This record gives sequence, structure tokens and C-alpha cells, in this order.
Amino acid sequence: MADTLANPKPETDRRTRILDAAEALFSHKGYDAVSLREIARLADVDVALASYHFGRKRELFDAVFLRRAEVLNRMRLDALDRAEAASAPEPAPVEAVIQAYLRPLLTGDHLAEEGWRNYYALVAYVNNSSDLGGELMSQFFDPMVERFMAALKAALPDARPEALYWGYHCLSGALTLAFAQTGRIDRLSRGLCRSEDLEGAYAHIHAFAVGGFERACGSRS
Amino acid sequence: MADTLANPKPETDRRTRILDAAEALFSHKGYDAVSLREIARLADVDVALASYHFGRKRELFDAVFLRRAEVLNRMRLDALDRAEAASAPEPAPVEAVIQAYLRPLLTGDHLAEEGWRNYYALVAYVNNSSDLGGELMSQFFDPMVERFMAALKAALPDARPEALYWGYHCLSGALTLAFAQTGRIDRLSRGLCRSEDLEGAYAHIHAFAVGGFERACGSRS
DNA sequence: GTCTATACGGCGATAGAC
DNA sequence: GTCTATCGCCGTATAGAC
Repeated sequence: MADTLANPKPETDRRTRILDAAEALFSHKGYDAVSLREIARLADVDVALASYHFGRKRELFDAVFLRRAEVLNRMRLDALDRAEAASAPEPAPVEAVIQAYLRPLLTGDHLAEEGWRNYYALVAYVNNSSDLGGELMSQFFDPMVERFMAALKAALPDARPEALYWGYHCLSGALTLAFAQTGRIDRLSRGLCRSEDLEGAYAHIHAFAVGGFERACGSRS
Repeated sequence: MADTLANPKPETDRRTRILDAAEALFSHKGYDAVSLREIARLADVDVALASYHFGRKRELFDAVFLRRAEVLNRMRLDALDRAEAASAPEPAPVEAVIQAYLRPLLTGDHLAEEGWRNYYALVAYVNNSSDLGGELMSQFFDPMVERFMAALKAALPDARPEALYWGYHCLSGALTLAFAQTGRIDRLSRGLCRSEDLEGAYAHIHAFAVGGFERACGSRS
């Protein structure tokens, strides 16, 4: 269609600049503390351009939230596929399922990018928001989560279904609190643990969740 | 001092009405989405009265946060005292420590009160807020938490200290996500679990946390 | 002390002109 | 696609009534 390829660096799309600016601001200050003017200023575009591209403020927020959610879902589902393939025809063990859920997010090169750090803080904010949390998280993540629930059920066949759902709830809460990187664990541990160190947190959260699922969901392994 | 006792119901203090209104609004909409005018309207007082009693908006927020934090801290510390007394001279086992942390909050008559429900949602919001979370939670809860960390350390003497702090992080994340009552688990479980059912959640979160600490913190029990 | 009425400077969201 | 104008609400300060 377009022959705009002539321009080697298509000038970092103004639309993308708006998304980036919105992501950075929303993640640090939450939804309501951020204004469209502020986003426009940071993106170096006119105020009204955000509305032109995305509609209302809330729709811009959703667009920000969606953009990287799709990437995360793919990373996790790929990891789950690999874990299931590795143990086939047996179901993947609970350690491997939880690893597939956590590891693609808590380790890897993308952690160095500020955009991803920002996005994680945004997910933390949304997940624990009593008015946005249920709706947005379900909308963007639950199809992926349902595959993990099935894998957990296969790994823990003796579990009562409620225990599996509450187990996922605990895992989700632990992970997203880490995403918030509030610095609280730094203070509590007097510097021994650092909330910026998501890679270091991975092993701890993984071990905790495995132990939690095994105890709460009645593994007889 | 005062002989205002003559009035049987001292008309529900305007100051308290402001706190109640602020709590209800902050907990449902977060900090920035709420205006002082809205709070005053709900409390049926003049706008300026909030400033008169509490100063800046942020100071009102802190007052709301503090009011019930003190009650929670006392409930938990009393429960921990009882658990330690019950197992003396041995240290309280990890099950009992986690029970003392969770049970006073997740069970009891106060759960029927809307004010407490609102407050829990507020704690969920604050704990996962990347800018308020570290500061506010540490300020109001960490002295209490440090006694629990000591009890956990005594119960799990083989644990590495980092593992204990990350274990607490996981427990805190799981609990505060439950506080948010987002309705997400209802959707994910297709009605099998209900996020309003904090009493029902208690046993699941307790079991998960005990298993998590035992695995991640190397109990050899 | 406790409370009300009002005023001020500022900014965000949106509609409509260009 | 871009910008300008408008409108209403925001947090806060203050002067003074009870």
C-alpha cells in the first residue's frame, strides 16, 4: 500500500510515541493522575492527536494495556507448549507449569528495557484495582490463563477445583506485587532484597508457588 | 473532661463522616480520581471543612489509611502473642504464625461492615501502587511485620533470610489481591469461587502460604 | 475551636474550526 | 491531521459567622 518505506526510520510513528508516553506515565502515576495533555507533551504532539488516534482517554489506556499483553501471552504459551512437549505423554509437572508462567516474564533481555518495566508496574496497578482489575485482566489475560489452569489440573489431578483457582490467585498476587517494584522489600529487608531485581525474585516466587500448589492442591507426589 | 456525654449519640462527628466518605471513595476509585469536593458532598459538609481538619488532600488520605491500620496491627499482634504463648517454650510453628497474620483479617464480624471492606480495597490499591506502595505500607505496617518476620525465622531456622523476605512478599501479594475483590476469580472459575468470600478464601491462602514457606524456606519438619 | 461562603489560579477534556 | 477555544472542575486560601 504505502511507499513510505523510502524513509529509513519512519520517524518513530507519532501514534507509537503517544503509546510509549502514555505507558510511561500511566505506569508511574496510575490512570487518573495522568492527563492527556501531559501525555501529549511527553510525546511531543498536540493534545488532540491522542484523541484522534485512540478516542477517549480510557480507550487509549486499553490500547496501552493490550499492546504488550499480546506479547506476554505468546511468550507464556510458547513456554507452556515446550514444557508439555518435554514431558509428553505425561502431563507437565507443576514445577514446569509454574516455570512456564513466570520465567518468560521475570528473566530475559527485555527486563533491561524501560518500556517493559513500566508495563509491569501498570499490570500491578490494574490487577489490584477494585474497579479495573476484574474486567481488564480477564479480558486480556484469561484465555491464556485458562490454558495454564488446565495444565495445573493435569499436574495436580487430586486437587479440588476451588483450590486450583485460589492457588492461581495467590500466584498472580505474588507476581504482580513484584511487578510493582515498590521498594518495600528493600526497606523491610534492609537492603538484602531489592525489588528491582526481578531475575533474583524469580527463584523465590517459583519455589513459593510450587510449594503452595503442592500443599493447597493435594499433590501426592 | 467533657460532659458531652449527655447526648447519647453525639451525632456522628463531622470529622468522622469525612473520614468515612473519603475511605469509601478512595477505596473504590483510587486517590486521584476522587476530589475533595466529592468527599465533602458525600459527607454532607462544606468543602473547606476537610482541609480544616486534615490539611492537604494527601494528608487526608494518610489519615484514612492510618485509622484502621492501627486496629489491624493490634489484631494481628495479639493473635501472634497467643500463638507464641500456646507453643512456648518452642517457637510457634509456621502454620500458626501465618494463621495469626491472616485469620484476624479474613474472618470475623467486621467483614460484614462496609467500612472494613472499603478499607481492604484501599490497602490493595496502596500495596501495588508503584509510587505510594513502598512508603505507605512500610510506614504503617512494617513494625508489625517485623515481629512476624522474627516469628517466621524462629519457625524456619534453616531458611536463608532472603527467602523469608520474598516469602513474606508472596504472602502479602496474595492477601492484598484478595482484598481488592476484583471479581476476576469469579469469572475465571465461572462462579465456583467468589472474590467477596474472604472467609472462604482464608483456608486456601493459608494452605498456599504454609506450603510456600515450607518449600522456599527449607523447613525440615 | 468549628464551620461556611466564596474566590482564585490552573489545568484537563472535548468539540468544532481550519 | 492539526490546532484553538471553551467550559467546568480541581485543590487550596482566606475572611468571617457562629
